[in-house]
Amino acid sequence: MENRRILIIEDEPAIREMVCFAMERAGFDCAQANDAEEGQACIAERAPDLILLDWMLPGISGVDLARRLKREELTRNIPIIMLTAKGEEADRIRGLDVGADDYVVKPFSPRELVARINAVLRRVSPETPEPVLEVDGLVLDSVGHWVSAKGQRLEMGPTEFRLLHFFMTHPDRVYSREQLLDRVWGRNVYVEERTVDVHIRRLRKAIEARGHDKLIQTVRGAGYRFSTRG
Amino acid sequence: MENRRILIIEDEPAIREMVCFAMERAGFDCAQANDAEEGQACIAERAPDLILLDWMLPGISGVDLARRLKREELTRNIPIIMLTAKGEEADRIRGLDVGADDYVVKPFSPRELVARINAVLRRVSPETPEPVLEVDGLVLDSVGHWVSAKGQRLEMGPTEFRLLHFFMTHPDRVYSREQLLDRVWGRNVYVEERTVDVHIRRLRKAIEARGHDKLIQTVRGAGYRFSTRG
DNA sequence: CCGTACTGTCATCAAACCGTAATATACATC
DNA sequence: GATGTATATTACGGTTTGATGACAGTACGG
Repeated sequence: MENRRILIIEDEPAIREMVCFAMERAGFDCAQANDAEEGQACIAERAPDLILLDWMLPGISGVDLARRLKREELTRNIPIIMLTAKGEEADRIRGLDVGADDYVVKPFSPRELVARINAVLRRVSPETPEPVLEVDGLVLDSVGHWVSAKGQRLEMGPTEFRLLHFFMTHPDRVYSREQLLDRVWGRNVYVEERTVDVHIRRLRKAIEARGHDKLIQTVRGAGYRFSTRG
Repeated sequence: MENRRILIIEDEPAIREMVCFAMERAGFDCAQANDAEEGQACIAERAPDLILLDWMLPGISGVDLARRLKREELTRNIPIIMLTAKGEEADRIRGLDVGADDYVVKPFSPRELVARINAVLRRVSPETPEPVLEVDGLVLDSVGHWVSAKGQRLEMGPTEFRLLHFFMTHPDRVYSREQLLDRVWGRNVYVEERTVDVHIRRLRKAIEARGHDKLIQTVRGAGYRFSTRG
């Protein structure tokens, strides 16, 4: 499951960093831009799912950029949340008038921002039907957060759940311990490589009730693989 | 059945009183608010069935408030009738544009207002999908505002009621504390995440008499889930 | 004005979970 | 079969997370 991509266009580095940090912690991928031009470049190449746009920007203002984006066919559907400095009523209305989907008044709390982003995204692409993964009778429901095999509920810890989720979405391919750490634990997290062995063990144990532990194969000298083909 | 609750937001006391009087005589419960802020407070705590909203308000204007309410998930479904001073065509269009369900031009007769209110309520209420929710013998009547399990009435606070209502309308799905705050408490309310735990606890306690507390499941590291599957 | 109901926060406790190291086992090569 | 290496398994201490009870502030009705 890919993370949603957020682009923040804001000339104040402090705010940009703060927001970006909050976004990544909330599970979004965050890109930054200094001004409108840079922002447009980012939009063109990364096609963000949502844009946080500062009201005041040097050069082309946020309002102008918003208006421009909403006029373009390609970018019209990308939701925009304006970051406005003061609670000027007229500004807010104008912001919404140019097509922004919501606005947040500075100073704002990271949580409020995240909440608004989620709300806007929810409005734009409502209730995604649940992606239920199934391999050989092993079922993983990422929305309901549970795993079952032929009707029987399987219990496991959060890490094992993520690990299994990763495997089920990336089958038939060997991943080294390092790669697994990178993709399941997350980038800049430092844990011993051998720890992967332990979690593999825990995962196997959790799914062995119906013989699904066979799906996780050890590839000596290379890593692990998830596959139906023995 | 309880009376419908109407909220009038209007800065002119004379009109407010007049309308209120007419409403009560027509069999509605009527609450009053002076401006947008006061109005929002009323909405949050009394959940009116319909809002009469003055076009011009000091501070946050009626238009802006309407737009805001229509953007919030919690308040989106509350019908709004705008009270406009003059029959400016542009205003009417804009008013409906922001999501208002109808408008009335001042000066208006009480009878006309009541007629329009009834019309709007009639139009809106058939859209109410399920007034009474039922899961595994647990019954929640969102209109009557009560909960019962196998005939036994269950007592709980307003927040627990909303929480349960949300859960019953969104089962089999894990929600993080943040999402719950976002969707049950509403946005721009700043509450500690751990507070969710406490209300979960209160809700469980309220419905445990017939073992329904099992329906609310903790998903470690992820949040909570409401589901019959155990 | 006082009692009641409700809410949000905090402190504390128990359980679940995680990472690491130690030990046992499997594998490959000679 | 012996030896060295890679993996499996187990055990354990520390940390995180959730459950729970207590408490103070607030709103409200009487």
